[in-house]
Amino acid sequence: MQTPEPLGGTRPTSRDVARTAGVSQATVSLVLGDKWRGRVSERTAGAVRAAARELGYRPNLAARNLRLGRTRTAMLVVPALTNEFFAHVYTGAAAAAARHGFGVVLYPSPDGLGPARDPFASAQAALDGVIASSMATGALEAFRGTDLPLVMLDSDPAGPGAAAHVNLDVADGMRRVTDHLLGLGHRRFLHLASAAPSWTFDVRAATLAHALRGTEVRTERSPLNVADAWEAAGRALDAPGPRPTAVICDDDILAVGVCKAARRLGLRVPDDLSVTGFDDMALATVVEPELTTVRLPAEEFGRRGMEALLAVLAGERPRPDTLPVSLVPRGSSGPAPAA
Amino acid sequence: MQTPEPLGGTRPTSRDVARTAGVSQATVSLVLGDKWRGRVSERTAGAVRAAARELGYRPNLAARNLRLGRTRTAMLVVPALTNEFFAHVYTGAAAAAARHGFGVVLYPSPDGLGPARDPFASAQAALDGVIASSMATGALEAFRGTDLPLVMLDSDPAGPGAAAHVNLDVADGMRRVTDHLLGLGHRRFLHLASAAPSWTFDVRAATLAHALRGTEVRTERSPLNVADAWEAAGRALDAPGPRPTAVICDDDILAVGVCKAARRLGLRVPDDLSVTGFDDMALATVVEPELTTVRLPAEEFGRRGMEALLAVLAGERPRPDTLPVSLVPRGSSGPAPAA
DNA sequence: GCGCCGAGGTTTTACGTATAACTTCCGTGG
DNA sequence: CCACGGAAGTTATACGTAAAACCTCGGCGC
Repeated sequence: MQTPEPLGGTRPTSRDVARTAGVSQATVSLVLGDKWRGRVSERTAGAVRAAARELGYRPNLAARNLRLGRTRTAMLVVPALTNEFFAHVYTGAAAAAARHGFGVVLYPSPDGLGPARDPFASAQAALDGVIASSMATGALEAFRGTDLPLVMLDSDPAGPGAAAHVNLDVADGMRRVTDHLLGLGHRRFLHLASAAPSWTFDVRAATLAHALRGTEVRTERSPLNVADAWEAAGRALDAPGPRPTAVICDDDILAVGVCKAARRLGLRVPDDLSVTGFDDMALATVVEPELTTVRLPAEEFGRRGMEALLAVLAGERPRPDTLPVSLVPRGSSGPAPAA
Repeated sequence: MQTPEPLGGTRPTSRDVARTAGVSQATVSLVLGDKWRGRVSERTAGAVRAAARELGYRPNLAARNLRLGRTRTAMLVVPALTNEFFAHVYTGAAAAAARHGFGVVLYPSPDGLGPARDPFASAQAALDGVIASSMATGALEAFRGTDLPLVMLDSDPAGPGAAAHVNLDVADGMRRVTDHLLGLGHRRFLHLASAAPSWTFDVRAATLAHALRGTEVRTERSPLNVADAWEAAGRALDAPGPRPTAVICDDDILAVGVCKAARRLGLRVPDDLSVTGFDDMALATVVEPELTTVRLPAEEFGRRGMEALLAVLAGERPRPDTLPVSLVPRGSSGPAPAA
């Protein structure tokens, strides 16, 4: 009643462990840090471990981080949490990190694909490095004035400021999509692009434009969610003039919106309209017919990103790397309807 | 070449700022900590701030946390990142935290809905508290031996170990679903439940059993992903005996799987089969027809969880709270087919 | 018999910050 | 003219850990 002692009192420190084990604090640190090969006797080490267990000792991470000058923690910055893709990137990064005793903190950039404001004010954890995935052009700004090593995923390898780059071969992915559709006889296209400015989407657009030169291509932009994509696609498909026979989307989410719009307009997929996605998330197999899409190795992507960061922290300078992607043909794409 | 000075040299400390500003380190701390009301002159404060800006000074969080004994960081433990629901919970929690100068770290429990192994080994950030959302029964174990305040979301309010509870009124949600379907004349049900053991799902099952007593109810279990749900639903709907006319699902994801299975079996939704979901995520409006489902106030949920944690940290003992939910009737439920 | 070495510790220090306790200086009321 | 108090700082200390530097003692080669 007098001193409430909030929740179980105060935590035991290494000094407490030392006292109950009858040794000095330094010995505790050596034993618990596994650096006692020939410095501490077997029985003393046992006594220390027993005391630690008895007291329920847990090292104070803040103190350790302060002493060591590193935290063994990385931050993964992602533009959105509602996009399943980033969940897989995180999984891969976290797995790779764990193998090296690292933890990964997830920081969803609050502005969607916009610049990350002040990631360090929000994610208060001290960090060894940052992995930024598919951030918007200019999101880098938030990291200026910082000496934290930065690994960029899916961003311009020629861009400044990053210690390492890992990319997906989205250009190849887009080429596979256009080859596929051209082979099916399509000549009038709608490109439903992401409204967020980002290098990865710029590459897709440029590749598409080059691969489809000589055909008819319209472009519409939409934020990465079903409702907006639905509306944007409805607008574009209902426009005057000859209707596109194929819609190429920058993301599965957009493609799902297109499928909804097509249904609303009475267009059958793929008989009247072919639709392709990008990412090959679970969402791609939810719609009927299932989406033809580009499979991205998301977990591998996260893993490589983390490995690149670890390499940077080890003083290396990893080469920019590009991961292969593949086309997954499914029911949403078919021969162009007879003119 | 001699000393590579890895990345821009070493970070400036408050002592460096003090030196360039011509004051003591204590003054820097006072000024930058905004505790200089009548202790430091206006000009000195200005000089300190200028020096800090010039050097690009950022306080060392590890040192601050060590000194203050708190981190202003909370960890949100979630069972899965691929479930959009938790993205919204995070958003709400992070927003509430930010208003109090707190950061939120996201920790996806690696075992799906299973127990979180050692969250502190993985999420290396020092923490003030933990919010665990919809964790499996027994996941609490990982937090024993710890004095960290724990707020449980969607878990047994009578269970031990938590400093506070915030729940969703899932029982009411399930009752609204059963009322809705009974009113439409349904008498043969399939309950597609989550395979993960969790209080929230137990409540749904118990409520359903009570509300549907006297009718025919079969139960099937599936992990929370479309592919498994598809298979489980296919199995159950293809079983011998009279087919259920309505499938009640514990989650929108499961319901989407059911819709796929129904299509595969040639059953039309809702004419031959009514399907209901739970959560009202974006996914619910992706399928055709859109899902009748229960809307959960996910962001509010996260917000309240964070506020409860902040209250606990302030020494209060917040009352367990339960948030209302609502039924969203859409196209996937209709009158029971004529016997 | 002496020096040396290694095993098994201990003492000490540093990490960067926040703040309690102390100092100095000046203006002022009695 | 002196004590006093407030303004504007400074000095000193503590947070808990890791590790460098130091100590002690017994055994052993020469």
